[in-house]
Amino acid sequence: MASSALFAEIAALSGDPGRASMLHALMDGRALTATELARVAGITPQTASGHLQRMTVVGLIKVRQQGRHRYYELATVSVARMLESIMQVAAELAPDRRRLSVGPRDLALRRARTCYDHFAGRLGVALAEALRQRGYVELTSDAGIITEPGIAFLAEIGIDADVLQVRRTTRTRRLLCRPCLDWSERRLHLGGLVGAALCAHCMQRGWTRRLEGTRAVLITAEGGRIFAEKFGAVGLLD
Amino acid sequence: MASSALFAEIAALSGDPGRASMLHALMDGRALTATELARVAGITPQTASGHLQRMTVVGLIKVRQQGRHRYYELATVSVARMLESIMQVAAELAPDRRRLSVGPRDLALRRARTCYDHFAGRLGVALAEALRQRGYVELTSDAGIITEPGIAFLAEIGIDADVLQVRRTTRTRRLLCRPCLDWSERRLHLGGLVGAALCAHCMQRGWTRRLEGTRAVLITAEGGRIFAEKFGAVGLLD
DNA sequence: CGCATGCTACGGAATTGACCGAAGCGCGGC
DNA sequence: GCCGCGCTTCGGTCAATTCCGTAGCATGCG
Repeated sequence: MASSALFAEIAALSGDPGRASMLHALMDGRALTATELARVAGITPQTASGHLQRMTVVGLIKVRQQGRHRYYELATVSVARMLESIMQVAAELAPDRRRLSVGPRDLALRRARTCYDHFAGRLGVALAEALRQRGYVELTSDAGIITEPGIAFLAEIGIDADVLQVRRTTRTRRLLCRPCLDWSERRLHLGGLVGAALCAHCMQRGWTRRLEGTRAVLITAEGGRIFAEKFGAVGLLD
Repeated sequence: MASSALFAEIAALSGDPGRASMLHALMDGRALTATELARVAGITPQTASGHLQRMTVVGLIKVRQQGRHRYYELATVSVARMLESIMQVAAELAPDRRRLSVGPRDLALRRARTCYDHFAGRLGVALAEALRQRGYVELTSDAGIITEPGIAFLAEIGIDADVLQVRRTTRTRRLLCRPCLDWSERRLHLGGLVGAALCAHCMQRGWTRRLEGTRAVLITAEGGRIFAEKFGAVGLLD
């Protein structure tokens, strides 16, 4: 089968430790420079450059030149989802080794992080759970749906309904969204268009902030208030 | 980050051409013997055995001993989904190379195949499209939903509603299902619980049959009638 | 223009891992 | 019990790939 050759090539590209680290770092959806990526992967810039070129040629990542910097980012959403699904398998297969990897950085990641374009970790799960309890969303491992009151709620906290309308199915006023299994919490959080809109909104309003050089997310004081008040999600700042 | 090591290991395991072929073959959800897998991968049984052992130790696949045969199968659904998502990326990145790979076997795969536990290819897309047109399902790239009439329709063709009820959300009578982007047709087909139930039912009733040693699916004469009559899906037998 | 910076191209060294031949083990059939 | 078959283990060969040191190219600043 010819298609399995390209399959193997892509998987092999993701399978090198250095490249895996870089892809991992790009999972927050931002664009990073070659040197930054080299540092997170623990290799020299020359080596990183070679890796990045290979991944660019195949099309896993794309590059944006800006002055003397070259910013690398994941090429498409489906690449991010692929990486996510590999992480999912990795999380399931590591029931014990888990204990080894609880450094301070890991703790921050477990509390709140971005998953390409939406929230994950305790924050992501807590928000999803809050929305579920109030009947704003329904989630199964197969699919998710936002109800009419849910859409109203999002509008109330300032998320432009128009942004969401575009992808509504034509026949109904429902809004479908993607559930995403959290590798640290092992519970579902909110992805897809809705999750992305929620995350972007929180960043824009300053309720959360990205931590430099990592996928971890900081919840600001104001964010803590909002999440407690609007979502009933307390204890996120611990 | 410790988790990226296991990530890389899993991706690397999937990235070898021989192992990729074997995983590819296991994507139909069945269990195959080591010799069969060696044949499809084009390697000797000794080599295949080593590969299979490594993948078993990590947990990508599992073994079931039966007499002097050892049947290998994918370990979990999430592994199948991971492979699927890699195939998805591969399909997107191969706009041109596609032309090279249209052998007779590929043609059969494009017409109808299984995607772990549900239908894909022209058959899968046609069934999903038929259900969509009649308002039985709604599908977006993020999520899917089966409507009340859709559940009734499934019951009409003989799919036990009880099987489906179990996973209904408690609050509603809706049934969520997973959309799955088809790598050959580039359109959505029906996965998740509903897709699996539909596929299993068709196999059981003899509307479709698996072709030995491949993921391709044969549509029987009776199946062609049923699909045309119940789904309005014609031309599937060409 | 000169220089620092960020990145890339080239070379060889070293490790890794895929592969098969030969041999060993376990199960089932005669 | 003997043989055949499926599968695995072992040992050695060979190709691929990772890696970094050195050098070269572009950009931006003073």
